[in-house]
Amino acid sequence: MRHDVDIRRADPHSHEIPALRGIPLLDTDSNQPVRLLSTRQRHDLAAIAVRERVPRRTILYREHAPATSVFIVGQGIVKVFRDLPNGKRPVLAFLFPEDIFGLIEAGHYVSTAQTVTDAVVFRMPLVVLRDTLAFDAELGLQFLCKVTHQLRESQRHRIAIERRDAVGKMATFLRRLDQRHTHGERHGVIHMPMTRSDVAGYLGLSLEAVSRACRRLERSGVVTFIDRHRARVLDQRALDKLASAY
Amino acid sequence: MRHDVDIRRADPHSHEIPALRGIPLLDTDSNQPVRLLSTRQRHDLAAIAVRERVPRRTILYREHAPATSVFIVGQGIVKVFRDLPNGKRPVLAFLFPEDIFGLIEAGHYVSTAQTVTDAVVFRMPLVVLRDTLAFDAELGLQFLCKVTHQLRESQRHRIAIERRDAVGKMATFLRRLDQRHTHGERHGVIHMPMTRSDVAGYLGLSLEAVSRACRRLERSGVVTFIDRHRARVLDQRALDKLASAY
DNA sequence: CGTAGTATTGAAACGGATCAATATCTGTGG
DNA sequence: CCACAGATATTGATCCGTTTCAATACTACG
Repeated sequence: MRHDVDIRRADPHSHEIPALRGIPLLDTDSNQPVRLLSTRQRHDLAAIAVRERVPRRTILYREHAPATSVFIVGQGIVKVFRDLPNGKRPVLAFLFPEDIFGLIEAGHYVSTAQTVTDAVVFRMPLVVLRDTLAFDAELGLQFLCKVTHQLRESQRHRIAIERRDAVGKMATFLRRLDQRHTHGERHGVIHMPMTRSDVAGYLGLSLEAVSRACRRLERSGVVTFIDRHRARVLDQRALDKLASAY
Repeated sequence: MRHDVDIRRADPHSHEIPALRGIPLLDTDSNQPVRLLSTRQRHDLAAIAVRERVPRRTILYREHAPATSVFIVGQGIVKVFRDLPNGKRPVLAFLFPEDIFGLIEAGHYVSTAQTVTDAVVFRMPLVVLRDTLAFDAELGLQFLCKVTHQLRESQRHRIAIERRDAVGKMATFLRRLDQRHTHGERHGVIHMPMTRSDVAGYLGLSLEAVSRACRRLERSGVVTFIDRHRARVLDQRALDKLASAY
């Protein structure tokens, strides 16, 4: 389109250039994720990153395939999962805009990445990225913060998995989605773009258990499901309580 | 002791200087962790790291305390855990020599770190480390590799947690301990310095379940417990099979 | 050598997994 | 635009293994 370049110039915070969100190494106060990259760094990254629009349900890379690229999510949601011999498909993470993925492997990818929704991703060839990071210490530090942040996330996730009660897990998940999407303020409707199966894989439950948990959340008047992908929060306090009961 | 300094000079690979082990970003072949730091880098780190001997069961930092230092394990084993309102105490990770910890938080620590055995740790003030990394891109890259590696570990752990069968979990854990300790070759005896409670916290099981799992492993002739902290492997194949059955 | 924390063992109950049958949705082609 | 097929989700009944509670044994440390 003829306006593309202008738009890109006009809005440096657009999703046209890669960005990272995370918690700085030394930020003393807030635990709120902030923009990690300077405008300059974002443009440097843009120089080595290829922007790709990807339809939903697209596999970006497969477990065991030789690792060639690292990705940053621009828009949409990506899931990372593994295929286990027993047929289970644990979801290791859902990735949201400004998250990195593919970095977490070496030589070969150790998991499969697939878009959950239509998405925009930035693809950075591993070799180029390595050279860039070996040269730009500031940038490397930001990547370190980001991966560190994602390690924290992974550990929080691990704790959620350990819970035995399905409703509690579900409540936690809904809350996290809410936070992630609205970046702060609530509008009472939580978007859940992934399938029940995906959620089950993420929470370490069976599909049926997820279904029942949703049902029970409805029956107890905590939320209503507008459709399978949107929940309206009726009793925020109850939701919070369920989520942190553990 | 009067020979201390000489010893340090004589053996650059001793545990007197910090080291990191992990999988390089670009190493194509082996998935075996290798030494990440050059001798020069190890000495640079030594300049900013304080070496501390720590008796077993010592708390290194507490959840919610202001974060001041990042640590590298020199010798021994450290565990990182959280205290949950319901009284549970999930163990997020056991850390072995050349692992980093404390890096995974910002502003305040989000978990508690405690030595499992007598240990040697290298303490690096966060501010100093930040400045060093902002300046030395190569070193920063190694840290990135290491944290990335630990993220992989965390995700592998998450998958282990999801398993429902206690014996399988226990088998996985024993194998991992074996690999971690012997760095390759087996001598048939697995050291398990941590308590049953620690193991339970790590595997997301009750103490009783761990106890029973060990019992069943014995009864089925897979291992024998010499004492509570040492297991002799009787049937390696069976152990492997149990571990990867999932 | 005793005491407190740690571990084993048993019995009962809870909760999710699994199997099975049905319902709903999505996207495709007529 | 509708109908159909395959995937996705709901709901019910049963089973199984872990949790929990409780009582006892062990072990490490002062």
